[in-house]
Amino acid sequence: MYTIGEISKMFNLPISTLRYYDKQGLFPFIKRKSGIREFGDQEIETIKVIECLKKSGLEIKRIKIFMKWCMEGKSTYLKRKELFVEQKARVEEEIKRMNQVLSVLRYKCWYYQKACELGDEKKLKKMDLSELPDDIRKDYLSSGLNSLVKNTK
Amino acid sequence: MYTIGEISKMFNLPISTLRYYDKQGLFPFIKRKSGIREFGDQEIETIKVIECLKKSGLEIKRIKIFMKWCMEGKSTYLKRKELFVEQKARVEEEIKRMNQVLSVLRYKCWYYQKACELGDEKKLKKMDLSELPDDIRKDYLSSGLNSLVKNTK
DNA sequence: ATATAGCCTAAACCTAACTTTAGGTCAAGT
DNA sequence: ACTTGACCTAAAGTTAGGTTTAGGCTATAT
Repeated sequence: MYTIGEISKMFNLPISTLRYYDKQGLFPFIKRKSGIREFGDQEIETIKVIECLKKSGLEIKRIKIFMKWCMEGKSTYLKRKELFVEQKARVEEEIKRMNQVLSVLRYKCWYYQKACELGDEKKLKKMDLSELPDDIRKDYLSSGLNSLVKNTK
Repeated sequence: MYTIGEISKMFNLPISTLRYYDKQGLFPFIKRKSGIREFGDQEIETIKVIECLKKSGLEIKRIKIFMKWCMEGKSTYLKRKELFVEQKARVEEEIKRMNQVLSVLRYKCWYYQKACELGDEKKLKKMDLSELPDDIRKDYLSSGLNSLVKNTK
């Protein structure tokens, strides 16, 4: 059993955050000894799940719902699975998006690197696609920077 | 030249958001005709950069600083490059983190899938690492779920 | 002529996820 | 005896990034 201060150090989360989570109902099983919270394996496991779901973009409110399902036992396995499947899809999408952003950033890094070297971006601005280095052209093309964002056909 | 309404549709951004960006100083070059904003190629390019920097996790305040640099001309090429390099590193980190989260989620999907099949998670809970399918074991091991999060050695 | 649509502003409002503040309990060390 | 440190609560405050509201102007279609 751990105190809130120990858990705070263990997970590098402020004490106030842990209390906030508790207040939001994220530790439905937590015990207290004369008012003081006792974090056990259960709660440590819960914090790991919270961290994961938070990073996957789930709001506290919905994490609370998940915790409620955990309290309801076997009957909610399917719901819980579906939540994880949903979040998995979400994170996969997010990673795709991030890779696109990365293409833009790589292109921009190259662009300003060149601008520094040349001392002027004028030549750079009127550069044709075919003049770009192969990898940078690839980034540029997959970045969406060339096309109009919404192809309002 | 485009009106704010046209740009809103083009980028699928609320008009209020575009006005908010303008108010924050994100369109330093924008012209007006009898009070009405005229978005040109300059601004379209700017919106693409804003979107990219926002998705990379940069705050509006710092995007504004970047726009100021753009107005200052050649002397700020290096600063601008450094910003993009920094954001690139940030996004690369974020993608790593997301892949870890994905490992946890894949493990959890498998776990609850099994729980659904077995109707009970008790056997699942006391399962040894060696009993997991190879890919799931890999996810489990790279998820950090097994170790204490802060190895406070 | 009048209604509708699209533009404008300033200022108030909103939401999530915390954090801070103010005030209080309790056990251990000096 | 008293100070320190770790715990507690309720409630107010904070921040970013918008959104909504209220009121007003102007051009075109009916």
